[in-house]
Amino acid sequence: MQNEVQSKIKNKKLIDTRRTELINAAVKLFVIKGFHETSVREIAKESGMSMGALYDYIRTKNDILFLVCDHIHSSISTKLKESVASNKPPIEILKNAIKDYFKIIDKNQNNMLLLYQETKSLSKSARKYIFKAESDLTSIFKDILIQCIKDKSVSISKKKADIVSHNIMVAGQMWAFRRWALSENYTINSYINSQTELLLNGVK
Amino acid sequence: MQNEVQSKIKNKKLIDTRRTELINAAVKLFVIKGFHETSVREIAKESGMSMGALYDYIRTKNDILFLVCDHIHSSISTKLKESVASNKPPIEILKNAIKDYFKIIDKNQNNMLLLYQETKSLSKSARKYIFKAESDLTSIFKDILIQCIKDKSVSISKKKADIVSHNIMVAGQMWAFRRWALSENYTINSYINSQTELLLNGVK
DNA sequence: AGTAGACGAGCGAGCGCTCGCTCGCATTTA
DNA sequence: TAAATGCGAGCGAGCGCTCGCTCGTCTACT
Repeated sequence: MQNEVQSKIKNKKLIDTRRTELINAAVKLFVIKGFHETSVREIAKESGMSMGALYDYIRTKNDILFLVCDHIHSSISTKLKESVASNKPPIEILKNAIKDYFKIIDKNQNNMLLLYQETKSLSKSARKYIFKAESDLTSIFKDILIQCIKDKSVSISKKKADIVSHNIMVAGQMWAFRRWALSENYTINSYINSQTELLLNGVK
Repeated sequence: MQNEVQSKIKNKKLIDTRRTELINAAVKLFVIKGFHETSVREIAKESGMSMGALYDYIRTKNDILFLVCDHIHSSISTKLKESVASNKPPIEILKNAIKDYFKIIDKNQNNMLLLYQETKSLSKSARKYIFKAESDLTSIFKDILIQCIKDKSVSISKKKADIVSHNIMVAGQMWAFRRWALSENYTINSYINSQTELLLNGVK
């Protein structure tokens, strides 16, 4: 929640709109230059705000990073949650969720890179907050997996559902992080097919 | 190779020893504070060198980061290569290589985090160099997999050997990156067992 | 309706400070 | 004694952040 970051401004609506401008400007610059190499002056300029005004809406430069990370995470999260709802058999829901998640990552790869590369620069509490959000995302897959276990379309222990859900998350993120190697041999579609196959059947 | 970084000093042995001191000091500080939050003065102090002397052995602060990343990567690489040599059946070599790789990561998790979180701050050419090293590591697993395909202990296409080798690398790195979630339910040994199982047989 | 006062948002020059890096001299080595 | 190495004070650029101020708008009182 943006509300975790304090502001001198009283008008809540105004906070929302100004911060959105701020986030958009910051995302744009962070994607190109990274957090540390971007100065607050640049963010102010890009967002069309003055230095003073900018600092009326946040307290520190790190607040901007938090807003950015939170924004990216929640937009991914929203998109995935939308796509999961369905009343097909759980194994189909699983396959679909994987496909949709991977496609979301493919479309937002710059933001994904930004999110996972800069999280470490957040304060301890902010990092914890993002980890919590990441956990929530992961358990979307875990919940579907547990449905699959119940109707016996997958045969693993419940404990393994946990690790498998992480594997799915990471396989998706891998498409962003190891693109320098993967894009030689794979398109996003062939990647999705291969990874789904491997996840279900393994290599044996 | 360290030789990619220029130095004013002529005596090559001296370069080696001084840079080793430098790398050790830098790793220690980077692990604690990260690259950007560590100043060159701190590195000089920790390594027992003066600012001037330090800058006789490197040209820029980023050179230090490159030396550090290269050092970490090649030490991991050396350890893995040592452990792979064996004349067991390839499927056993594969399982063993996974186990050893994961254990190496477990023992060096701080360095792993450092490596993968700061690579993005390297110059383009330095990053390319590290990616090449990462490729070489990955193809250790790929080569073993191809042996397994040949003797039919695994049944996937050669193309998939590529993606599977990346999956193994990433599953290992995951143990460092997602420890905040995984360590609740897993020890390194149970993690290795579960991941090996999943890799071979999938979830179905 | 007209004036006065309060308020909150916007502003940007500039503060204090740290940073990466240099350079000229001192010391050691061969 | 000449070359190689060690040194650290100092430089200037650039950083995050502040603070005293302006200005338009809303409210209250006459």
